[in-house]
Order: sequence, then structure tokens, then C-alpha cells
Amino acid sequence: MTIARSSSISALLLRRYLKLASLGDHEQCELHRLNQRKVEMWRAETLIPPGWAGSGTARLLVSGWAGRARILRDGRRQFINLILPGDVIGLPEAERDDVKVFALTSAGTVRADEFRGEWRDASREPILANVLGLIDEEDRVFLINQVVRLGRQLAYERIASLFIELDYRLAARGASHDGSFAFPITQEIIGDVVGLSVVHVNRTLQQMRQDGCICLKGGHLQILNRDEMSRRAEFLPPQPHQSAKI
Amino acid sequence: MTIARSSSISALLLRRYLKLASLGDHEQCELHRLNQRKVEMWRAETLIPPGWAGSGTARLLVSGWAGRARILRDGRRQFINLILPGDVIGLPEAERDDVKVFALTSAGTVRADEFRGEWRDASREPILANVLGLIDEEDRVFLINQVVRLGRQLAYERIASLFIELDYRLAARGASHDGSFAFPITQEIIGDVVGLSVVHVNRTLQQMRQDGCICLKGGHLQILNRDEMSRRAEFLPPQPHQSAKI
DNA sequence: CGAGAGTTTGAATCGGGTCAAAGAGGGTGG
DNA sequence: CCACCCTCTTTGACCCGATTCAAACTCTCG
Repeated sequence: MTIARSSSISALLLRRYLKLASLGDHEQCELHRLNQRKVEMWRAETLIPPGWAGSGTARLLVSGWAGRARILRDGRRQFINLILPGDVIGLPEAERDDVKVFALTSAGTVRADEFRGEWRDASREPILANVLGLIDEEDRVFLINQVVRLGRQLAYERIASLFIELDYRLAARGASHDGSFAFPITQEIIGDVVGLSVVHVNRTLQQMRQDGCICLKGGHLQILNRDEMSRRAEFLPPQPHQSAKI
Repeated sequence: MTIARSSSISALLLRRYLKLASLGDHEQCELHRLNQRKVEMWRAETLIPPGWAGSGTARLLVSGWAGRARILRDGRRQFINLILPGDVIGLPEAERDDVKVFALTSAGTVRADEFRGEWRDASREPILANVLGLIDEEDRVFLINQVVRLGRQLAYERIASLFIELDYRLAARGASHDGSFAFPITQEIIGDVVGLSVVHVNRTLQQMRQDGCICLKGGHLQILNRDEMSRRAEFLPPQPHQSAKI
């Protein structure tokens, strides 16, 4: 029953959620309500006003990329994870005052408190609540991948792992085709994600180019040799649980 | 059919949970049921049989330490987090076939599927479900700390951060007093937690001793200079949310 | 009194960081 | 349309934190 243009907010979410469960008309209608919301744009600054943590509000990122990071006293910065269009910002477990959410590009968000309230209520929204639960699970797997990357992988492996993961996540939203996708962040940010210096990120990217593994230019990334990249990355996609309740 | 001594399972959990919410008689009774369970001992091997993931079962660690780790092809190992007495093993989000749970000492567990089913049902167990939610939240904060440690901290800082975090967690269970607690794991395991080689862990510990920051011997750790250790660690304790529902 | 596991130490090496400076784009205003 | 500027990328030289290899030492336990 949805007409949803291919670029609408609900269409983005639908593409993603339909890979996790089948949504009925009701659920699609619910998601559709998001299209009416006003989009607010932000410029490379925090997407979460200080003191917002635990305020019960949530926002949905509809365009641009963002990232959750912690800053150490002396300025060192570490991104916990990257936030892509279709991800929710402001979940209580994740948003704390010591962890800031940065807009990495100009980014559009809409209010979406339903993601914390109604839609998580399994008795009222069994399907949606289940899907959101599966997504939480995926996110936790990505966090685990991040730990492994940072703890035990070399520069080449870390970046390969990140790229493969991004491809995986973007593909689920229809934003990556054949390992080719828009890639709007700087090498400095890559460094703060994978725990390396800009300089070394650059050298490693050169190496990947030379190996014929990637083509990265003009804000666009293409994974040319997925086998080699996957092998190095040892990336494990989150296998959704067979026993998804209901 | 155990008779609850002060070291009983339910007492351990009670100490911890009472810091997060006030439990009524009903909740305490529920927890008390755990004391009747048969304890199974394990020796330094996986606590989760392969294929167990998503089977709906959960176990409570009642003695000893464990850890969740991922092993890379060439043998590199990275612990995602440490599991202490009173923590639950087998939550669906965390237990996947590619992540193994190791017993780091001989360890006792009891079956505790309630942690995944009944006790998480907010309509039947509002208080318990809320407490378990808060604990999930804490765990996620510790995961974030782990990412920051591995991504942007030096050896000294990483280990200091780990020690302070362990003290924090153990104190909540009444297992640490004045920064002094039983510490049953080897330096090799510390290394696989904080992403360093055994050798360098050793050197760093020597340094800490020399600085008068710690006393570590005979399976016992004492934090002698908490200020200095905290400063270096930049450890942020998980502030429980002011607005805990109900 | 071994034997094995864990800890400690030294020496050589390496992955990655830091510093510094030179290119490359991409906007903006004249 | 060009000059200018700011941000991002790239490259070289040097340095340092951490790893690796190897061997000695210590402790515990049978």
C-alpha cells in the first residue's frame, strides 16, 4: 500500500527492515509517518545538545553521516561507531554526556521518539519491536568488531574491515551497489575510527590502491577486490538469529 | 539444596542490584531461587557449547572469572569483555558462534534462563526487568570504554583503566574493598584484554609497581594510588540514568 | 625434587606516530 | 576568469611505543 518515493525516509528504513522481518501494512504505515516530519540540517557539529542524554528523545538520521566519539583530555578522539542514514540517535544506552555525537558531513535528522517508546513496546507493536531488537543486536556485533579491529588487527586489516562493514551496512539500505558507495568522510576521521594517525591511514590507503583493492576518490569508494579485502579483514557479518521471536 | 550463606548466589546479586534499584520481597524471593541450583564447575575451557547461541538458555557465573573473546585465523585473540561472578552468560545479543566464552579460572555456573525470559518481561516483573535493563546499559558503557582503551590509549593508560574498571565492578558486588581484590588472571590474559603482548604488559606492571600505584602478587591486586591511576585511565563510571523508568 | 606454567629481563626489530612541508581541490570574491 | 585561501591529501625523515625472540628465573604442586 506504500507509494513512497525511492528517496523517502520510510523507503530507506523499509529496505533495511524488510531484510530482518516481514512488515505488514500497519508497520509500513507507522514508518510512513516519518516522511511528514521536518528535517533539520546540521553542520559538522554535535547532533546531541549537552544534557540531552536520558531525556527520552530520539532522532533518526536521514541524510549524511555521523559518529559517536569520546574525546580524551589531551584531545585524542576515538569514534565508537559510525552512524549512517537510517540509524537512530539518542537511544538511552548509547547517548551519555561523555560520548558526543558528531555530524561528519552536513546531516539531516527528524524527531523519532517512537523508536524509544511505542515501537519498542512488544505488546503494542510486536513486529516493529522485534525488528528494532534485531537492529540493536546487529549494532552490538559491530561494536564487537570494532573492539577486535582496535585490539588485534594491523592497519591494513583495520581499514579493510571498516570498509567491508560499511559496504555491508550501506547495502542493507540500498546505498551500496557492488561494493561501490558514496564515502563522504575525511582520512582524519577514518583514523579516529580505526585508531590510527591520518598519515598512516593515508599510506595504508595508497597501499590498498596499489594492490588494486580499492578505488577511492571524489568522495566515492569502490571495493575492487572484495575477496582479498574480506580475507584481510576477517569480517563476520552479523548472522541474524534463527530463532527471532515471532 | 544449598542453604544461603552470606556468600550465596542471591546475596551476591542482591548487593549489586540494590545499588541500582530497591527490590521488594517478591524480587528477593525470585533471586533466592537461584541458591537451589546445582553448580557446575568448568576448567579453563569454553563455557558455551558450540551451537548454543540463540538456544534461549542462559547461565549465571557464580564463581571464578570468564571472558568473551574472538580468535583470529592466525591465533591472535582479543577479549571483548571480562565476565565476573554475578554476570550472565548466554544473552542472545552477545553469544554468537564466532565469539567464544572462556573460563579464565575454574568457574562455577548455574542455569538461569529467567534472565532471558520471565525476568525481562516488564509486565510481569517490572522491577527486575528494569534492573536487568540498567545492567545491560552498564555493560554497554564498559564496551565503549574498551573501544577507547584499545583505540587511543597507551599501555599504561589501558591497564590502569582496566584495573579501575575492575575495582568498580567488583566493589558493586562486595568483592573489592578499598581498591583491593582477588585477581586470578595471568598477564597473558591481561594482554589479550587490553590488546598488548605479555611482555609489554609485564614491563608496564613493573612500572606501575615502581610508581607505587599498585601491589600485584599472589593473585591479589591492590590499587595503592587511585588518584594517579584514575587520572591516567580517564575512566568514567557509568552514571546510572536519573530517569530510570518507574 | 622435578615439571610445567607463569613471570621477568635483554636485545633486536617493526609498525605506526610525529613533525614538517609540499601538492590538490574546491569554493569565494574581485 | 583568475587569484586567493582553506581544507584535505600526500610524501619524506626521524622517532618511539610496542612486538618478537630467546633465555633465565620463580612458584606451585604432585
